[in-house]
Amino acid sequence: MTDRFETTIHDIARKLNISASTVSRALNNNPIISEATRQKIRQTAEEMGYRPNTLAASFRTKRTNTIGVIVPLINRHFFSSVISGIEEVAYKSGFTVTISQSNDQFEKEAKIAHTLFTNRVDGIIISIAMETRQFDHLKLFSAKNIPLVFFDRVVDEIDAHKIVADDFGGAYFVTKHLIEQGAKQIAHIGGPLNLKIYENRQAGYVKALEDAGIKLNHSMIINNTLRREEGTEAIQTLLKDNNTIDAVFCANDTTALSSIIYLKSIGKKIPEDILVMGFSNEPFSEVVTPSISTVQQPGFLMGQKAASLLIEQITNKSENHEFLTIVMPTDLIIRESSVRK
Amino acid sequence: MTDRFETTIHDIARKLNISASTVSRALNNNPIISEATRQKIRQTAEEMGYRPNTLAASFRTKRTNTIGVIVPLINRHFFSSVISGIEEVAYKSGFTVTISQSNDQFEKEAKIAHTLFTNRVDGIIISIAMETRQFDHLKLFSAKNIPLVFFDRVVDEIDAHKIVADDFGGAYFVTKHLIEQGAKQIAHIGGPLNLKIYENRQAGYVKALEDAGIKLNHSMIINNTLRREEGTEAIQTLLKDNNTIDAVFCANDTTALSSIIYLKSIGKKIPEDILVMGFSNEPFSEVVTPSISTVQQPGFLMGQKAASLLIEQITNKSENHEFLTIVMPTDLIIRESSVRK
DNA sequence: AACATATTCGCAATCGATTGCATTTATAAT
DNA sequence: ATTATAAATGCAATCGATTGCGAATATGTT
Repeated sequence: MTDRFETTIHDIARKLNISASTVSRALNNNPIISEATRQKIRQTAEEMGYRPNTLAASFRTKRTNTIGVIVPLINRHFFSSVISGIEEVAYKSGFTVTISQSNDQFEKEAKIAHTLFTNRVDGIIISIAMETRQFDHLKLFSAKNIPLVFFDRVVDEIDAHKIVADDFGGAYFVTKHLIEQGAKQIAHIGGPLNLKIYENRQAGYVKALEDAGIKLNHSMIINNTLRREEGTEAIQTLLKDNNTIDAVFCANDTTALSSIIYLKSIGKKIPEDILVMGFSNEPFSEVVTPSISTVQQPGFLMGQKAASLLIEQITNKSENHEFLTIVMPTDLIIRESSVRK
Repeated sequence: MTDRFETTIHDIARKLNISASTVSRALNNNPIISEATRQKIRQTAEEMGYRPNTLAASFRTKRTNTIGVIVPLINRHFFSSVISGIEEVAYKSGFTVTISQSNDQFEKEAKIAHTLFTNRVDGIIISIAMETRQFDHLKLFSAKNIPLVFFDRVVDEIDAHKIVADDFGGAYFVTKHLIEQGAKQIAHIGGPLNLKIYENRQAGYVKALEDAGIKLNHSMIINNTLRREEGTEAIQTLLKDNNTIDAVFCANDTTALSSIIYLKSIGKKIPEDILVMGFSNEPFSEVVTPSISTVQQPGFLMGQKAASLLIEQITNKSENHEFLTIVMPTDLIIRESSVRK
């Protein structure tokens, strides 16, 4: 038994002997409607089980009250924190959030972007895929004046608000910490340099070495896509090329983990023989043995900030063309893997 | 410079001196339109940069081609696997997926459900929140004949397709394995019993004990919401009440982890002194020390199955009222924490 | 009481695509 | 050539809410 019948504002209007316009305005809390009629309308709407037809409204107003979020993987702690931050702010402002993951693939990202676009989201928040090096699918939005906010993995050549963590600073302090622990030969397993975040982490590493008067050795830097297996390969290569390494700074925790596992497997002790640090503070980092020192990014805050900037743009479609790049502070989390005993 | 102008099917029609109906049909590959005109229309649509107005179409057809997914937390490995499975199937069939998380809160879940409902999703896939004990927000969908598929945490009193993992079997084999390892006093840290999955896991545990002729000791079962801190409390209580425990089966990996951490902290050795097993195979379980034996659920497959059942219902809005409950097999993953040395 | 002003409310067009039915055009059969 | 049939296209209503503008009503002022 299904009642397929949907009551519309016209039904309410008819019942109350008023016009649909008034019903519409009352339901939208338009102050032009008197309190008395508003009450009456609200009540009978309730009684009649009225549910606004969002589609009709969106169609008419060209606003969907929806914001699209594209992340590489919802499964990463950092990204899901950001998403929670976004949701919090968005829901509070009456926006619906639709989340999609690119799986770090360009194709998928482009397809999602097109879908969101034709579905007329009011704005999007995105952290681009590792593979993405070309941005026509995002320029779509700028072209149609649809607000877009980048976070974490941002794109230089597109003008938009950008929320990033202080990757440079985080990496700088990681490296500085390792140096303070007595490390002299610090290797770096970095990410793909087309992504600014990895470029910055690497730059922070380089700068810290420089400030400490340690000469940079390019054979101690390996860049890959920071997956588990690649971390294992990287640490092997590093050791082969340079077996005096006494510390490794990995651009993410996954790589730090696989390095640790490999190092343990060949009999090296962490942190006694080699110090290891990661980046991003994945949940496992706290609980593995040894626990992994890392850098905490304020994901939730970044998400909140991204959402509020986006919503600000959506609501005041003002001419305010000053795009901000907000750098959020990171925290060094010192655990067992980096403290010399 | 933004071009706010959107070309519609009417623009195309005018340019080609045909009717909008024909354009609409051609663009939808309606076979009633001749190949020649279809080609012509497609081409000028392309040239004019036509983008269909999904909102208008959805409004008219009352189909949004969107399916809503509600999970407790996108951050859990199991759930994100399911989501990936859903996405795969959905995208292939031209559906958009919108994901939301309830954070295991009833309020949030209800709010999301209402939002999805008024946004006229074509169907929803849900695993309910721990807190959820009342289902009016879901009955909404049945009432309006909107297909709904449950997975993992299903609801008995609502008729719908249900995809679950073999929790009973998984738990049974966990317990059997522990018994085979020589355990005699096997404790259980279970989840809230309003959720069928935890009831089933507990039932599997009980049955395995029974089959092995081991008498059930109710003081060796503790139910909570399986969070980290609660695991710690639970294992403390268990030990206090019964310090001859030689194995613990935890209904999730988080609790298994915190048990292990606590046990290690008081000088117990895992697995030598106490065997520990979890459930769900979180990523950390493989990498902690000792690595945690657990049960692997086929998340991706469950997601695929859920999505295809849902889409089937959406497209053939047939009368096929036989609702399936599909039980997917689980795999025992034996690691260090449960193998007596 | 008459007029000015402010409050409320209704009319009717509109958004863009879809679709049942009618109409025109092409093809086949006699 | 004529009629019957099939194929291709057009007409026009429709979905439900929004909103600019004008009309009606209420309130205030002298």
